[in-house]
Amino acid sequence: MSYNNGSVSGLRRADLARATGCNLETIRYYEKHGVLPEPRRRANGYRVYGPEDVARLGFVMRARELGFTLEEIKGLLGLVDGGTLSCGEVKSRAERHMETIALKIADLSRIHAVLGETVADCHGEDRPQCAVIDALMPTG
Amino acid sequence: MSYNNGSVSGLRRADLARATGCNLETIRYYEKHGVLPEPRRRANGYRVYGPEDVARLGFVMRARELGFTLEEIKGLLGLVDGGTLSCGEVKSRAERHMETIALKIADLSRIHAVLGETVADCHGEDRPQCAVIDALMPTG
DNA sequence: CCTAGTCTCTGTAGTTACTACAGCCTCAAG
DNA sequence: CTTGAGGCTGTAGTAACTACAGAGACTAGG
Repeated sequence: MSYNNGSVSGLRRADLARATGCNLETIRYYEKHGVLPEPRRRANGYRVYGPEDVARLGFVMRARELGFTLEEIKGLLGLVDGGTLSCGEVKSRAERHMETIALKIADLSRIHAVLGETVADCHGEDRPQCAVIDALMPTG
Repeated sequence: MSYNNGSVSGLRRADLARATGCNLETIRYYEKHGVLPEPRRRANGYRVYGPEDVARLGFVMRARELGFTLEEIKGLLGLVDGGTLSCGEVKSRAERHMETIALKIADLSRIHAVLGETVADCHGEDRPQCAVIDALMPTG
């Protein structure tokens, strides 16, 4: 069926898409917006990817699912990308990200707990009104 | 300065925005797209909100920050909104949401741990290449 | 009472992050 | 050497906001 799965000379765009579950066009979008580096090209102009691109794109997709913006993700990737950042900058950025991540974890844990209660309470007809919402109250 | 902070007859749109930190226009957007219910209106057409709207909008905003789509959020809100869902539906929906939330928590915990290591390692010039990315590897 | 300033309303247009499509090129198999 | 899957580009459409324009409502100050 397929005339080349890329195993010899690297992955093509569709291979990268399949390997990560990413949409084909999104790869091009990420390249254009500096999230993925511009890949090598074959003589015919086809993009060539390697396993490091699979890892990087997988990271980007998960981070997006976790609510990070592309700019935030570029910041995170900047921690590993070039040697352009000083050690102190890396440290302070990492610490800032750790704070926001800890908050996200706390919020998710609250929703998880309340949903657990909802499930547990769900043998009768009544269910706790607004408990899910209360889980994420600003003062909660 | 302000001619009415809404304390007597309920909150106006700007009050709700201030109370939640939400953008003024986003409130109208959520109303239009069924995330917030259509509010009561005063004789002059002004929208009137109550504390339950503050709670609901706060929930929506946090859930958005956590990477839930508006459709997913509407699903979560459906667990508390009407009596249109059967107990079994509420239970299975809640369980499905719990799974995705547990995955999000696991991912965030991995990033958090790796950033912690990055900070700890950050007294020298070297730093672990790609450790942040590896934290969210599909097989990680 | 009039005006200035602030708030509200509506609809529409712009932004971010995709996602899909159109039109053309490349390649391997039959 | 045609056919069909896959690649390339640019452009257009969608989701979730965000901002703006134009008009009306209201309150305080003169």
